[in-house]
Amino acid sequence: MKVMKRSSAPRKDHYHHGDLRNALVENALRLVAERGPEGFSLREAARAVGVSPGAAYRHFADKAALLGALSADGHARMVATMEHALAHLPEEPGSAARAIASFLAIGAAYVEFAVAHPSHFRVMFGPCKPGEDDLACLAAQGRDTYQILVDVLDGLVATEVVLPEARIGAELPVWSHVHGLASLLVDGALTLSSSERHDALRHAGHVLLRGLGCSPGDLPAARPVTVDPRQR
Amino acid sequence: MKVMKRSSAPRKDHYHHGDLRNALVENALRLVAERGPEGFSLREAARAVGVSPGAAYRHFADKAALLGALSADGHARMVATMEHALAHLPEEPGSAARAIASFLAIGAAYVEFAVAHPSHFRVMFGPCKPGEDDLACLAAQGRDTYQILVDVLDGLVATEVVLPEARIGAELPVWSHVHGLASLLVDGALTLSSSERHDALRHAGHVLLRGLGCSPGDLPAARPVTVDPRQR
DNA sequence: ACCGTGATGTGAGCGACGCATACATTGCCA
DNA sequence: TGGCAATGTATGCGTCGCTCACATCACGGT
Repeated sequence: MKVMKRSSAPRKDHYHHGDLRNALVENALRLVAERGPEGFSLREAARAVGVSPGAAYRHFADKAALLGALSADGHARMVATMEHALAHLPEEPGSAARAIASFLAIGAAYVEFAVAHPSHFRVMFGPCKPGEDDLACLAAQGRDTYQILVDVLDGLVATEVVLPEARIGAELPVWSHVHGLASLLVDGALTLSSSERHDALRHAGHVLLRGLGCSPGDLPAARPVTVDPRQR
Repeated sequence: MKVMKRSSAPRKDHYHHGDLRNALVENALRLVAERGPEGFSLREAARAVGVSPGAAYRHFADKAALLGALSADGHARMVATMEHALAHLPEEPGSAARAIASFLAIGAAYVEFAVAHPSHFRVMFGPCKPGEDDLACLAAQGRDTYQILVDVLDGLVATEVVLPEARIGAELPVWSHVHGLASLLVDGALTLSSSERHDALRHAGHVLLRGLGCSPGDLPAARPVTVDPRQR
């Protein structure tokens, strides 16, 4: 009664998967990207890996924990995108110009990441009901991208693009703006073409820098974008 | 076999409810506020009204349609909040000061509404998969609040707080910022006390107005807010 | 006054879901 | 080599969204 193996094609060679946790995250990533975070089901992810639904609960306390892993992965990818953007800046003449370019680049990276991976973005920033101990983990997730923003703003002060007194509390308006634009685009309240996004980000960067005390002469040209909400 | 009525207390006097649609919306509103948009179920709403689950489908094509009704209701409440804020502005000396106060007031109304009704806000701006014909309806939802923003910005130009050339495309950065702050607060990525929100909004309004070319002398004092993301 | 027709609500049911439990299989280490 | 902890399976419970056949009611035309 042991020789009933050898049945159909996709025979399981190992009872144990070997790396089920990563396989689940990987497939969940794909499924969430396809069906969105709402339509995603833990059972389907397990099915995709060819494993019983219950097996997933050996690696994740519940569905929220799996999504939490996706969120962490997303934040990691986002900092990578932003750092890549910073590392591949076109050469700029002065250090002030470079600081401004960095400022614009990380903002663009933020919303382009959101537009390119909307479901992932929603999982990262969607409602989180962490189970007490994941709080530290969750807090750590946003820290890296936030630190990049802090550094870039410090760079604007160091190159004397903005004054030290204007620097205080500058993170919040900048982050809010970029996150708001990303959210509106991801949730479909607003639709912008790629070039419109580019213009909107440059214009907004212009406005924010001027608001932080940067003199207009230092700023790149920016074309404003006029929109209607939910236009079709 | 007709006299088996008169049983327990909540005896149904009418087979037909009379105004089931509104009753469903009303209870759904309450349930969404309690359990959040994710944990909300159409069945529970029907149960709350004391009606069979299938009855709801006589009035809403599916769960998304019910949430769509909630969304419309939310947008109506939001414009009411904003208009109320505009109508109850403290008296300001000059028309310019009043225009600036209006600008700050609608921003504050936007995020305070979001903070006060986070679930409702999520339903309003969450992912929408409208069924083709609801598109016009959906487009109309945001229009009123957007029009208020347009009028307030026009007011800033009329009172010469901002120059006409800076007015072009000013809606997007302003809306983005205010929506971003609201989203971060609602989704728990950021936690601010009531007074911190007040300061943050004033400071951000300051930055935006300066970015739009308003001279600093015209601006109210604004205390910046420094934060850490997901702090505990 | 009546009846039929359309609107509205009921009840049962289908498939899928999240999650819990008992059991089977395996790698690993003493 | 034997036993144990880790890992995966099978099964089941309660709920959900949604559908369908049927019951009940309101109302208007004759």
